[in-house]
Amino acid sequence: MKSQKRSHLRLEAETEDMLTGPVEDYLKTIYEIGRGTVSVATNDIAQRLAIAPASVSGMVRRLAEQGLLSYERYRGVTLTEQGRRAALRTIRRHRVIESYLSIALNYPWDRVHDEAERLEHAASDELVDRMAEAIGEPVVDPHGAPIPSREGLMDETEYVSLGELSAGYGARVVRVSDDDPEMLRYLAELAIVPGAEVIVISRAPYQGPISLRISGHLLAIGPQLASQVMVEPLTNPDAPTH
Amino acid sequence: MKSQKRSHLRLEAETEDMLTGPVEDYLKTIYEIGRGTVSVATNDIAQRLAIAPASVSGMVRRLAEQGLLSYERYRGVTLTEQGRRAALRTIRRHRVIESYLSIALNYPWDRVHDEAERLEHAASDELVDRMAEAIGEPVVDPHGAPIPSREGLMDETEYVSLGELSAGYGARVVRVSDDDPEMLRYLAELAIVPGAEVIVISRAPYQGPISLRISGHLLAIGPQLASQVMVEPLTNPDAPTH
DNA sequence: TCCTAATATTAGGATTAACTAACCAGAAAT
DNA sequence: ATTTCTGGTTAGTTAATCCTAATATTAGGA
Repeated sequence: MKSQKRSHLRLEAETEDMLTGPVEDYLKTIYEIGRGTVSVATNDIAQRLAIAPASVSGMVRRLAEQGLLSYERYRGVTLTEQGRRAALRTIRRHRVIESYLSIALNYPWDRVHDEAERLEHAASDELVDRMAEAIGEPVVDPHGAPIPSREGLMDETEYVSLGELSAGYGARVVRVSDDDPEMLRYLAELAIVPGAEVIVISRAPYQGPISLRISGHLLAIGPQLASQVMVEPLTNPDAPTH
Repeated sequence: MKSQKRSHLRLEAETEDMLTGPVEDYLKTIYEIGRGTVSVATNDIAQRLAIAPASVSGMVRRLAEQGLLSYERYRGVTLTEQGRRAALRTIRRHRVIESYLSIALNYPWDRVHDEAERLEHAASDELVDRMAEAIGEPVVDPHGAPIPSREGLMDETEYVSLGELSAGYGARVVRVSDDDPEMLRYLAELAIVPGAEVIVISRAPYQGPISLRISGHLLAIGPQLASQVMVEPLTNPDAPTH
């Protein structure tokens, strides 16, 4: 009598509070740019999502109508509490999935981001919670980004980048930018991964290289790369600089 | 210089042979109805996908243009070799994901179908292959459906349903219909799961109940339910019927 | 204050994938 | 052979999400 009549439901909004993939991407991006509170420029959203600015204008108008964000033309957007919650749910999914792929399936760390980017819109909360449980409820993803709790709370601690650290100071890498596979492979090669301890030996002026000591080795990286590496300065500058 | 410019790629067709979620659903459904070879009626597709027949006409015309199936108006559709391959890829994803959820994450068997239905369009082949490897390359999913190989080959053995089995015969359950959670919970309660051995004690006429012995217990099910249970008759009818 | 550059928006269009309503084809039954 | 019924199709919309091109707004500098 029923056999085949169910469940070929599309991935799109069915019930009131079900969001489409694109909508989740907008909210997530807005949260990540504005840390959930600051007003965000539509052009910045467009750049991050790699779409035309005009497309963003149209979308944010609709999202404002749905109460997910507040929007005044030419003035940028701010997430509402509802939008914030939706954004954090998506961010949690993304980061739990990244962690799970990396830990449980040994997925290469430079590719977990792209895979999670697609799965985050398809995985149910239940699945994500099971994944988190299976790998011991991690609090950060493989790139060091904090994972929001089931209740939607996330550690918002801000860190300085390796590019801002003065010569002579030591620091622990807490987080690296996660979306460029090539860069991630390079960083892994250099052992610049969350948890690693580095000491800044010297900083050449005029965008010059930054020399580091990391686990005994000496190496130099450009300021552009250094700016992608967030660190926690060590209180004790055990700096045997030279 | 790059930081945020990548990877917010939409889930839709980017490269030539990348298929959208709906397209994958059509191909999968057409394969499942026609076993990959038989011509399939558009209305049957519509019913399985729970969409209007008119929608199917439009879609199959486009799929025919893309070379995924051949279509003559009023004559039904048949998958091309290309369409067949795409369908089997999707079916493999679905069934590997179901198996993985069930085995690795202890996901309840009545809910793996719905979860896989969404994930199958988002998971990469690489992820699916890793999942399959992680759980020991299963050849059937939790409901007993055969899993196509990486190369796109699937066991097409046909079985009879429990409803077709004569009184006195024993059989091994090989497969149950997978998409009705409530029915699956009921079947699990009755221990009618792939691998179980049943003996048909009697069959009442006029759509009457079918009495079974299964692992010592006696029970009766309706013919509608029995038709959803595929079995492999045991060569030795060890039927101590009475 | 006024102009210009940077930023943001509207206008108009495409695409995908669904819908309803109305019309057509072919097989079975008179 | 004509009617009828089922199944299948076209026609015309709608909604979401993107686009390009043209226009508007704001803010900073002369």
